[in-house]
Amino acid sequence: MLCPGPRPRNAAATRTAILDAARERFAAESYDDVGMRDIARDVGVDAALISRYFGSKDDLFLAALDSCGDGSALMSGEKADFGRRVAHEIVFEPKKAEKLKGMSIMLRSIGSAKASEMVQNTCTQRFFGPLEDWLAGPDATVRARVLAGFLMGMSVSRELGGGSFDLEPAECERMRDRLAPILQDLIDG
Amino acid sequence: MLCPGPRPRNAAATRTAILDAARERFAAESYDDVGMRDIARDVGVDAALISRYFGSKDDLFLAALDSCGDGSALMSGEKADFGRRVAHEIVFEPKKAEKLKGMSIMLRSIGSAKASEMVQNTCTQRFFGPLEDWLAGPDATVRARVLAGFLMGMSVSRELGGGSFDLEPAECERMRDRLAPILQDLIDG
DNA sequence: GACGCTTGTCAACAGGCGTTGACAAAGCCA
DNA sequence: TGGCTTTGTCAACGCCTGTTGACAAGCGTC
Repeated sequence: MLCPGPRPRNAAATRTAILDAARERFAAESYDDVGMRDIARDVGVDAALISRYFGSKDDLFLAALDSCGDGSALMSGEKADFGRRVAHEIVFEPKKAEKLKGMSIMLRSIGSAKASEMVQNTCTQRFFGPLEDWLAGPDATVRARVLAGFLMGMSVSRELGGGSFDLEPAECERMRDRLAPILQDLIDG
Repeated sequence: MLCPGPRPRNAAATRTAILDAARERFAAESYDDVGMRDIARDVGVDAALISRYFGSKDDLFLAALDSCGDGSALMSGEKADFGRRVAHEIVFEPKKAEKLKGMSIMLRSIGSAKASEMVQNTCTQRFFGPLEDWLAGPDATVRARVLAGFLMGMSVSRELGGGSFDLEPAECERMRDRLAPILQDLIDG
């Protein structure tokens, strides 16, 4: 919603507006495909202002990634219920993935040479690490990796298939019931 | 291995050399990060020649993707053995993934706006489709998607973790034995 | 040898990128 | 009112990209 006329002078509001726009953009397109001018247009501001507020594009990308929090939303709730919950919410209702926006950003840009290092570091610190701690037990590291890989793989698979699985409800339930114990087994160790 | 002096005049050899170099590059870097001049330097040729032989960068990318064949290498061998074989080879010995170079190329560039459509089409036709036919049985479509997603997710997870799982042999075996029946269950329907 | 086709090189173009520094306008304070 | 800082805009820079057309050299054929 761009309003005509000059933008009101409010540095704090403008800064967070830029950050919000960047988060949305980077979750939808790769680091390389997102231009400073694109984000600026979303906010209704000149691209030069972004450089002034955030420094470089890298800094803005990191700030956007940071603003998504860690993966703790994924690990909230009952551990015993995890398999079923994740199988349902993440795999078959990706629209609820708002809480996983950070994962979307990482997945979008993991292929980009300019962003991959930032993505790797962030992923290790805020996703793999907490997940590993949460899982605990034997082989926690590799179980965390496999679990995270599964979630990301479903996301990629959905993307490659054209945006959704297009499942009928009955099919969805069958698949959920099949996947839930698999995931739960990885949780329980 | 670049030799000094002018390149011998051999159109066919030069063409396949370009195609080979492109395949390697696109398997290691994203569409956006691979430049025509990079590939040209690998071959020891001028970038303009690539345009002449293959048309546009898109055409070269598609040719590289095409030259990888379909996923039939993945689906060769005994079906009853699939779970254990894949769990071992793909998940824990990624160096053997030569036969899955096409998958690497797709994964690298799925995030790029310029390449995503080409990747999606190729993936559906040469990976999801054959896999679905091979699996057959009830819910074949979604089983194929989940299975493919799992394989890709392991690849992404390895990438994000810094290139390898760094597992000890014993750990590797435990994980293989745990994953094999999961994969096999998706195969058998 | 001279022609003509093929194979490869070179320089340049147009377009896009992130970033910078100069400038304008708004608001605050004396 | 006159200055000063903050907030935002604008034009431009240097760099890199894919692609093009002109040019050079190799090679077979007459």
